[in-house]
Amino acid sequence: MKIMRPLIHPSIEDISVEGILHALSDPVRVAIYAELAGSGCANPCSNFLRISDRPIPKSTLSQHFRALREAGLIRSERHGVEMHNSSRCKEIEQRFPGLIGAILNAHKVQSADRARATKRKPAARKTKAG
Amino acid sequence: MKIMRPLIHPSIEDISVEGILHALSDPVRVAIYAELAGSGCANPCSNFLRISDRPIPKSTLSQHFRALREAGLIRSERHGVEMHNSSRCKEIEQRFPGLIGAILNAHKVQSADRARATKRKPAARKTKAG
DNA sequence: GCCATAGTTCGTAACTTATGAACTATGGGA
DNA sequence: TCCCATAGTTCATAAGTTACGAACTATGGC
Repeated sequence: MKIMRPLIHPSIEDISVEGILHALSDPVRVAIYAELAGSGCANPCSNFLRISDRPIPKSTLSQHFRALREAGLIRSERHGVEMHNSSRCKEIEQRFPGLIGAILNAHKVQSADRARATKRKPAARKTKAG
Repeated sequence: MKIMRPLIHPSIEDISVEGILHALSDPVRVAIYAELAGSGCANPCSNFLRISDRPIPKSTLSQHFRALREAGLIRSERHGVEMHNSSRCKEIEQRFPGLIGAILNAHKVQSADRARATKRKPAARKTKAG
C-alpha cells in the first residue's frame, strides 16, 4: 500500500532565505501565496486550480503547495476532506523582518504594471519580457 | 569560430520579481550579490572564486554572473581583461521599493544565525536544515 | 607574434519540475 | 457497513535546468 507521508512544516529557525526566495520565484506560487497572505482565512488547494491563465492540473498544484509548505511559507492542516492552507507570515516576519511584505508589495507593483500594459495592447500575451 | 554573444542587461521595466527571486534563491548568488551591493565599487568575477566553502569552478561562476545579470540585478562591463560587476540596486529600488534591502537584510540575519550555530557545534557541517 | 590572465561557450551528466494515471483519505448517505 | 464523491497525494517519466571540465575568445603586455 502507498504511504501518505505526514505534512512537513519546518520549524521557524530551519526556514532559509534561499528556500523562501526559491518557493516564491514561481509565478503560480507567488500568486497563491499572495492570495493566502491577503485573505485572513485558510483556503483549500482547490481554490487555486484556476489562479493562472491556464487551469493548473491538481497534481501540479499539490506540488506547488508542498513547495510552499516545505519552504516554511504556509501551514496546511487537513479539515475533513479538504486542506486548510494559511500563511505563516507572522512567524517569518519575526525571523526576517520586512521580507514578506517587500516581496508581496513588489508582486503587487508588477501585477499593476502588467495590467496597464495589457490594457494598452491587449493582443500581446505570453511574452516573457517586453 | 565560436560566437561571444554580447552581454544582456534587461531594461528596468523588463525586470521581474520572479526573476530576481530566482536569481537570489541560490546561496552562491545571494552571497555574490550581497558583496557587490555592499561594496561601493565594481568587482571582477575572479574575486568570488572562493566565496563559498568549496572553490567554485570558473565556468560555474560565469553562469552565476550571467544569471544575476540577466535577472537585472547587476551590470557587467568589460574593462581590459576583466569584468566590472556592480549592483543595479538603485534602479531596482525605484521599481520595487524595499525589495532588495529586505532580501539583503534577511540574508544578513541568516548568516549571523548560522555563524552563532557554528560556534556552538563546530563539527556539524553540510546540514541542509537543523 | 606570443604568452598570460579573465571570462565564455559547449557537451553532457546530474538534478529538478510538470503532469497523467493511480492511488489514499475523509465524509455522507443508503 | 459498504459504496460513492470529493480533495488531495504519490508515482513514473518526459521535459527542462544546472554544474562543470575542456576548449575556446578577448584583451593587454612584452
